[in-house]
Amino acid sequence: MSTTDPTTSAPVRVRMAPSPTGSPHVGLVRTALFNWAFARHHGGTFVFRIEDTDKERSTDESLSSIIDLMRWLGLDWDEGPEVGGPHAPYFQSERGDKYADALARLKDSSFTYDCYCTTDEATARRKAAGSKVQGYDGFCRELTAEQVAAFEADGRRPVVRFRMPDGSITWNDLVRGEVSFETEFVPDFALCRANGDPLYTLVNPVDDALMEITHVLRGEDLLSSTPRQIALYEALKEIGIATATPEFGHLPYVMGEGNKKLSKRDPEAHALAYRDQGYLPEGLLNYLALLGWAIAADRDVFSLEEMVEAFDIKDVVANPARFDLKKCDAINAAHMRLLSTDEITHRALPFLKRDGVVADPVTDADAQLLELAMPLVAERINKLAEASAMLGFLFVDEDAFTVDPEDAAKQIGESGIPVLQASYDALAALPTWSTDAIQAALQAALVEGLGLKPRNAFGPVRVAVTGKRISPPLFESLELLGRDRSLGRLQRALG
RNA sequence: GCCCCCAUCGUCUAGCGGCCUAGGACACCGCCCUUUCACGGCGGGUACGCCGGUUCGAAUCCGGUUGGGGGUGCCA
Repeated sequence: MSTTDPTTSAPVRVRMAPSPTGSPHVGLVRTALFNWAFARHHGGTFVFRIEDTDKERSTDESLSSIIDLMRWLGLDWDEGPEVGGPHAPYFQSERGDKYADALARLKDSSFTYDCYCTTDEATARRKAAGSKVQGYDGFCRELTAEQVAAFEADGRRPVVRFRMPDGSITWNDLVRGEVSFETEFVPDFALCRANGDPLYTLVNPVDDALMEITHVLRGEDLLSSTPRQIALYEALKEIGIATATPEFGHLPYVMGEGNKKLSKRDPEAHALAYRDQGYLPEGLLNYLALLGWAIAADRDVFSLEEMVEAFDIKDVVANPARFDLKKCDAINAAHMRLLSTDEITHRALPFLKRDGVVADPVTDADAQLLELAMPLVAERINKLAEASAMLGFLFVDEDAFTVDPEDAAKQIGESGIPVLQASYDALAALPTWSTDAIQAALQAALVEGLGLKPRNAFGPVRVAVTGKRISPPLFESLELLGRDRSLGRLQRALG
């Protein structure tokens, strides 16, 4: 089976075709990203199609999650939900007529046959025959009219099966090279249910053909369904539905802990959770791109634009990759550091609102304070949502201010009281309330006065005033907090 | 069981027959910077699964083996 060269053939058209079942998985994001990058690199078209043929499992909630996710990530599609396109509709649940037509034409040309067997019957026959091969045995391939009548009289309704050809099916996988299956191991498969509902096996290739998809980049889990799709494609070409067989590329799995596929049970599998925790889309995408692809030998932080520029599906490796949350965090942090303080402020604002740090809409006073405070925290947070914990103490009302009990226990004990008292005295006497003056005063009172090491000196003050052991720089924080509130909190800590 | 895929540091990878006493990143361990945290700097350990073959020469090519993964549905 010859393949075409992606660099010289017709314009690239790729697709991502998720089933809206459950919460979207990071593996889906990786697949979407590679398809998107491939399309953009080649100036092609990225099609977004919803595979909702399984009515039992598809949900609207899942669908809107997937769309939200794609919007958040900035992986824009040229055809699909909300944007339409020349091959609309892009929901398989609305394309029943096309599948019915394809099925009828396939039947007319004898590429299929009606099968009345139950799964149990087929399995029993395989077992009795001592066959090594699993799956359907082709029993109904050559049924006589009498046999059909008997089954029908028995009340049986047939599924439609595709007649797999003899021989072998080989294709040049874009990421794995030549892959070959003997068709004796690829049983005749069902194209639709006995009730007439079309199945993935039919619908997916038919839509790819109708939508003129040129390259199918998908998960490795679909590798073994490729020979039957290629066989179906041959039939679709003969009946005029397909013009060419697409190229296939099977992306490696994204694995979880141990040696299993990252499953929905793993918390790090849920893609939208990254948005909610304040990861940057460019950070998550960058990390996911690293799972199977490298932009250069000595570099792993890059922008989407750079990825588009450099992406080549042939550089994708075939081995499964373990998802490493720590590295994901590190890559995200690297992208955070690439942003200006203003940009981080802008992006963190929804989180500050969500967490009740600032009101929505933001008051002028809060906006001003935020502008002064954000430079202090922008460089020390690795996810946007962390801004809330860092900044909360500045915005909270005095009567709602609380000190973390654990941190208080560690920093403010018997030994902390004199420190706080000395701090209070020094700060209360300060003529000007500025970072420099505060630093000088505390330095003099605690380090020189009490003979403390800096880390022991400022710890209790930090906890008393910010409520936590971890905070923005102390002296700046005190300045922003203001004299009254700072002294008030010190007093409170003193009991 | 059968079919298919995969195989370099703990993890993600670079490597496409000599530039490899195997490079980068994350993680880890020291040290430095330091008011916490984060950042930054310096240094360190750790990998070509195994056995054959091809070759003057193999992490790179071939075969086998072992190990891992996936598939084997009227799911996708």
